[in-house]
Amino acid sequence: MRLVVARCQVDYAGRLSAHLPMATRVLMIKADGSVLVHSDGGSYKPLNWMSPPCKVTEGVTEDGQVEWLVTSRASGKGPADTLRILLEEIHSDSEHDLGIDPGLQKDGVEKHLQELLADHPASLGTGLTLVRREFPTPIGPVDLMCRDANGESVAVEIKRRGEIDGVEQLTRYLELLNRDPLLTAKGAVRGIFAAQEIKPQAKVLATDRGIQCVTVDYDALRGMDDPTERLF
Amino acid sequence: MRLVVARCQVDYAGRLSAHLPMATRVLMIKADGSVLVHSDGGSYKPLNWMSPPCKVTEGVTEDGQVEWLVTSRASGKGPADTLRILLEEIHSDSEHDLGIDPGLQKDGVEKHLQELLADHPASLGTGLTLVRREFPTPIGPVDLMCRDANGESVAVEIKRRGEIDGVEQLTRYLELLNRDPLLTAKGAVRGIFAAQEIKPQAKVLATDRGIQCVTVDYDALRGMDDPTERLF
DNA sequence: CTATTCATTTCGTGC
DNA sequence: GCACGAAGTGAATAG
Repeated sequence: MRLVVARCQVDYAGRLSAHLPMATRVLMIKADGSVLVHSDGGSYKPLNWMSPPCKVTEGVTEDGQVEWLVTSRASGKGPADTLRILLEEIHSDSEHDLGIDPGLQKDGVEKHLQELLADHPASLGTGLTLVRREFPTPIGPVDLMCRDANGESVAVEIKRRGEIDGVEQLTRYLELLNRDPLLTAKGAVRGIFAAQEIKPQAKVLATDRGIQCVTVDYDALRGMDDPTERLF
Repeated sequence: MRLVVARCQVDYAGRLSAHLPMATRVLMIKADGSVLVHSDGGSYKPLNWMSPPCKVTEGVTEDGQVEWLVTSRASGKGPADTLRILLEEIHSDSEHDLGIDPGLQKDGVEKHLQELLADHPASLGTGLTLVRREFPTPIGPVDLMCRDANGESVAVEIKRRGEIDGVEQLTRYLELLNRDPLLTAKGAVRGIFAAQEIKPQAKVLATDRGIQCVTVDYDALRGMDDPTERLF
């Protein structure tokens, strides 16, 4: 990774034409040749950039200014994109060996939702209390097993996006759970299908099978915990 | 703008939870407080970031490591986002005054399309030749004035996206142009509505008024020129 | 493999 | 100021 701070002018020709007047900016050249032109504001998006794979050719103009010509190696289809950077004054130029990044771990929303709902089962329905998370069945664990105010068992399936297969899954669980006399002592085990967003098809299928759908407000749930506690 | 190259670990909690294991990365802190965590690959998108407005608090952990806590000043709605960066080893740390950026100039596709079509009028219709660009009328210039193989005049209106108002515009031009005996000597001036993409409504209106619609292949047109010539 | 959907989307535009 | 659509969208997921 090469980092250059310089007064520069940028011209891009590709899907569109764009021009950046002469000003001081940060230029980031990544190991794959991709180039990012950042200013001191805006969002994470650079003012201009060139996506990999591409190649940077460093040259000098007639009047002695440094010029970078970045060309994308677009394979075949259409003319190649070009990014031309004219460097008037270089304030800083450094090279850094970063190595290969292990990459981002997204601690899935589904898992996090399960934790939050396990802490606040009543948000799925008044009077609900948690029996246990990952309640085992012969075909896999049910996300949450709860009990309602009447002592009836409630199996909860949690998804980020509720689709048909999630309803099918919960249906299979319910089928098995309802064979257990211990769970059905106070009445049949009923199901709750909880998700941030439930697709209409899934809602229809669930309703048809007597499964209750609950749309979960992730933000509101998170708000019940102290934000600083949520790190790690 | 502050640039830091450091071995670091990043934890984010906001709309989702995410974690970046310890590795060497580039940290960019912009003047508005926004923070970007970049690795040496991927696209222009950082591995993780915090959008402005936000605040960076630098602290030290129990074991003497530098810790940055970036918090968004999300006004009211929901819990604030937090980005925690633990710095194990700092390779470089520099501050740069970039000033205010004049910003990106998108030299509209429309203008570029006009230049390209002026160079290749036959791509709008066989036998078409250019009379002149920006052909003047009392209510403004027509993008292109052409002549077809029969010597008839053809007025061309160019848009990036063809919508109803563009058709209206061309209609007004045609109305005026058809009062000019010089232009109508070989027959009435006809219109061509050219755009990268033409909305169905605009297509219906144009057809109704006897205006021909041409969907322009921007990439193909650009390919007719030498890509290196297209800068500036 | 392609096609569709999602995004910590960001960014502009019209109302 | 807010709702809606486009993006040089890119990335993940379904089919």
